[in-house]
Amino acid sequence: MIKRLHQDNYYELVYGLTRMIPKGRVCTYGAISDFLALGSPRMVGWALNQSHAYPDIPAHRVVNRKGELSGRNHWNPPSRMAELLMSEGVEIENDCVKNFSSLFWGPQEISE
DNA sequence: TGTTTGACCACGG
DNA sequence: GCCGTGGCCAAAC
Repeated sequence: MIKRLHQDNYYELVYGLTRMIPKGRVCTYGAISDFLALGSPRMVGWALNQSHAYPDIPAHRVVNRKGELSGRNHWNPPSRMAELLMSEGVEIENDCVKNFSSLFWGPQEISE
């Protein structure tokens, strides 16, 4: 049910979708770009790179398709990303989301 | 203005 | 399963 977020901006879609990721779940760049049908997963990375300007974007819940915290290097202290995830109950091991397949949250779940 | 570079992914070998 | 390749599209240079 993606309600009209400002669809003028590509970023708003990514941000809006990212905000919908439930606590304790994770999503992937590919899933986001695929659901939005907006080009490439790399753009999601670019969009999230700007997400520092938006305080309420849980960008830590977005990982690559392997469940690896690929973007942690862009976090304030890089360890912050894992800490946020762990504080939500997501287990992190070796910079990877443990039990990633089960914790994965696909955008399809909101399109019902 | 053309080239390079990304918080990536799918595919073929 | 790992590795190299190509594609993707917007910013930065």
